[in-house]
Amino acid sequence: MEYNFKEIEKKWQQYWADNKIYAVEINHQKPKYYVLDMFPYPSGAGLHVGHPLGYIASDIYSRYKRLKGFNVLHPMGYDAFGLPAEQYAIQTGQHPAVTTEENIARYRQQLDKIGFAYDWDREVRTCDAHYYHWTQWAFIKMFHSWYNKATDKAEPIETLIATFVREGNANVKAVCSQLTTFTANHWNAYSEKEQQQLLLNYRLAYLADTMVNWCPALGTVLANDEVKDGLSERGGHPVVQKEMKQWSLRISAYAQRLLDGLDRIDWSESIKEIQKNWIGRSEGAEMLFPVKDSDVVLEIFTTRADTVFGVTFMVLAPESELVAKLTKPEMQAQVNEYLEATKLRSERERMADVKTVSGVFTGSYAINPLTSEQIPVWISDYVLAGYGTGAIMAVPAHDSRDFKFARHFGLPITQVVVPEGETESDTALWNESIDSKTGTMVNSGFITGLTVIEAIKKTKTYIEQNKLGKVKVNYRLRDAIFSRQRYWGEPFPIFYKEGLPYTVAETDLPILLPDVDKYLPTETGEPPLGRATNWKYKDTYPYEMSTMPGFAGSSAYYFRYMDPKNSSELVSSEANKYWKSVDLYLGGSEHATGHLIYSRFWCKFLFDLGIVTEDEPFKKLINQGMIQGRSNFVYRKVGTNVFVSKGLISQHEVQEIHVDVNIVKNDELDVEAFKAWRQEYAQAEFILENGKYICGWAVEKMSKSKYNVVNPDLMCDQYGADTLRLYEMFLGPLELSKPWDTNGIDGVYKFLRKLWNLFYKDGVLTLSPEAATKDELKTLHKTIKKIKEDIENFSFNTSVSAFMICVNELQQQKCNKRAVLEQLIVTLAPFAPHITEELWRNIGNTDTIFNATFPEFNESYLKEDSIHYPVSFNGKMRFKLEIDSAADAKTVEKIVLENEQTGKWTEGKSIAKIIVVPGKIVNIVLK
RNA sequence: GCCUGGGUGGCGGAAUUGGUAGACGCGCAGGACUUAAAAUCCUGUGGUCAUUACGACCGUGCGGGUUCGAUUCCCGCCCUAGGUACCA
Repeated sequence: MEYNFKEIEKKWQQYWADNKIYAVEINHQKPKYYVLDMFPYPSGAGLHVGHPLGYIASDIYSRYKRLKGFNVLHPMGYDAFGLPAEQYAIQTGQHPAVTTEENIARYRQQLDKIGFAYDWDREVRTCDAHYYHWTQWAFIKMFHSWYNKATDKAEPIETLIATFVREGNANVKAVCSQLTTFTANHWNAYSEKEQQQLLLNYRLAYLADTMVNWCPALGTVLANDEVKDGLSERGGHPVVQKEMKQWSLRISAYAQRLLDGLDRIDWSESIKEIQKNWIGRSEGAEMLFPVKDSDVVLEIFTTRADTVFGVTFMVLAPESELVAKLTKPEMQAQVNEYLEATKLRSERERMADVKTVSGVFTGSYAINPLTSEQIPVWISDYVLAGYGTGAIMAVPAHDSRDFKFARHFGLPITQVVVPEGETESDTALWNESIDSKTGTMVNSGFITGLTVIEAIKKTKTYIEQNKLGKVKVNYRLRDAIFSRQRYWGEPFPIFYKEGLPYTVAETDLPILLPDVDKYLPTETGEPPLGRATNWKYKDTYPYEMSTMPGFAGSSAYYFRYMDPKNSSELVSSEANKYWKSVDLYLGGSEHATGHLIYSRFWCKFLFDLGIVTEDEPFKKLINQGMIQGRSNFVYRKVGTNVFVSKGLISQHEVQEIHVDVNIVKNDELDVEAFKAWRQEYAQAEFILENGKYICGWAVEKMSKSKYNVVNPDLMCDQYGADTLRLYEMFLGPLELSKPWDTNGIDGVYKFLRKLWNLFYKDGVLTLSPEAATKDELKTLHKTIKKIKEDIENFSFNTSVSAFMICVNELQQQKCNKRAVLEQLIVTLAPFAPHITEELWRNIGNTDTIFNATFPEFNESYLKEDSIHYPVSFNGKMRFKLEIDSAADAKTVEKIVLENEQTGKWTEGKSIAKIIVVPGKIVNIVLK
């Protein structure tokens, strides 16, 4: 029998599916293990060879855990709501549900070919009403919750209302939008409408006028993580700031817990670092600067309270509401002009154009609370409305932005910090500010002479004692904008009564996505759902017309897999208590500031409500690297249809053109295939070298336009899924990005055939029942040991090497012992499930190999009788000496010194020292 | 600018606590089998010099340092990928 992967793979994939080998149920007899892949968005392009990388790794790990006796949950589903399907719907009129369904079918077909151990009975799709029922449900829960800072968790809004009724809000410690205090009497006297309006300031899901990222091209608002460099992440369209009434999630309430939780999870440092920066905690002081001849008090946030004696002006963000109050009549015209000019500049321009200094004086003066000095209040767009209080105290001597501003407008600069080893100097001569975080204070009243650190501490204390402000921690993390003016997403379980939002009854869920005639905004500018007929709750109250964003459906899907068919709960407490949380999560690092933060927030919220048992969703996270494309080029003589082989291009003026990598082998172009590839090349002529056309190559992103996309189906057809799986792992370390080069795949294919041939001689299964030799056992057990360690370290590339070494050695030993080969295939089964299942059955086993047990290695087989000691002189290895492994350092030293080769190297020199590391090395130091 | 990875043959990469640098695979060269090809197997393959055998020297981005010994540890740079940025 030959290794016929096509037949074998088809047969076992069918068997595994028919017999539900990968279906999993709660089993208290076994420890559980939950392995999760980031579920894909099913795009129209299908999978390329880069996509399954993480899936293969997680598949190996979950199969390994299963062989180790764990009850493994390893599900898969689809993040199926999203913009591309909707954009396609706008162009073609095709319902996004239809294209999504088609794309899912194609994904499934491609995934099935690779032979994954998914429990498909647990599949979820975010666009399925049975699924988004629970997305809507969670939103309702957030709407009816507030964040109590006193208990540091989310609580039902009823507890807050009860407090209002009893004593107003003076003593309530909540994360909320800024508002004034009221008493119980006030509250009780408010109308229903007023009360609801007020509660929105506390709800974790709230509707408010906020500055949002509006993307006109997509016709929707976007969350901060969906905007990159002022452009939308999907499509790269410009994004502008706009004030709109939108739903938001009060994720900022969880900023500190999101930060603290990072210490308790096993994620890569880089992802933790990205999240830390995104949360952006800074400790500082909020200080009050009264304004002269006005009742306005400027509130500013600073991390450098020590520099308050160096403040020479104040700056407001152009969007600040204080601008209107502080602009003096004589400055009004200029201020208006400035505000207009700023508005016209897009966010992107503002960011790109950091160097240009602009601003305008308000005419008002603030009073420094520590020095009582009068300082001018300016307006400039280098101060952001969205961070801190939208106003700053400017310390031009020690902040580069303030310095530039001061120089541009001729404002005074006062030095207050002298870096260590330097002396105070004339700021008029400075070319730049001294942004020093260490040094000694000067010109600073009661903190003069202190170090920066001491000064910050003392100033903070002084401010608090004299009620000039308070110590405060600020976070960069903003609340997540949760509305999208799009069609293909979850409808909100919200209706409006007298203009105020209410949630539908939980028993009315799910609110189904209605049909519309077009997937475009209405003529009056309402979102697409405005086109739905009778889009009203109980035929009376209009529903919310926005839909939820992409991250809504992906924030709790890992819970749903635990209990996917439950129609009365997100997840039963029985299932949640058993599966708890994800033990191993695999996916791309590009989700660091989006999905991976939202999921943690969502999980913590459900935890606060007592719905789930863990407050972190993903214990261990591995980010697989990108698989890059390896592009090939041909070189066309400019203005001709003549193509020059790569080695000869220096003799011609040529143009580099991408060529389809599928018609190039080992960088040699298939000339006939090239002519057939495109009409324009049918008459192409070639200048060859050694009868071959050699192509150039480069590593680039894998993309259609570069003709370097390699399809996993094709690989499965040509080499088989087992070869593809092994080769993807063999390419290099899982977490690094590396180029795909189909050329190397032959190596692993040969390996599988060699393995097969250990079992089959001339097509006949010939296994020996004899006991294994010492060498054979050593080969086997060192492989088992290595594979176990490698899998546990996610070092799958070295596992594949180890298997190759093992098979090479067994081939040398002409080993066909059942005792050896049977254990070897169990060890290999997680990597190459089809061939190992086939061999396992062919040697007489009746149950699937995945109910076998991963072999234990036996240390005693690994012991060497003798060691080949490398003997080095001054650190350079010169020769090796075989010495009994039991020999101690002294004996080794004696043997080495007596050896004639040693004499050759020591001749004419004296031995200064001899180092013997038993079992490792001998080093002789010569003088 | 800041943060986090990475830099080793023609290529992908290995060397797990400092101990034989280049495992394994691709590619390349030569050979066996074959009418021939494919497949398979065997041998060689970091560089330079020397080839009469033995070899010698250099070599893990660059420059220093610690050490008997450094791809590995320390200091200072360079390049590169990703993240992030008027965040006060």
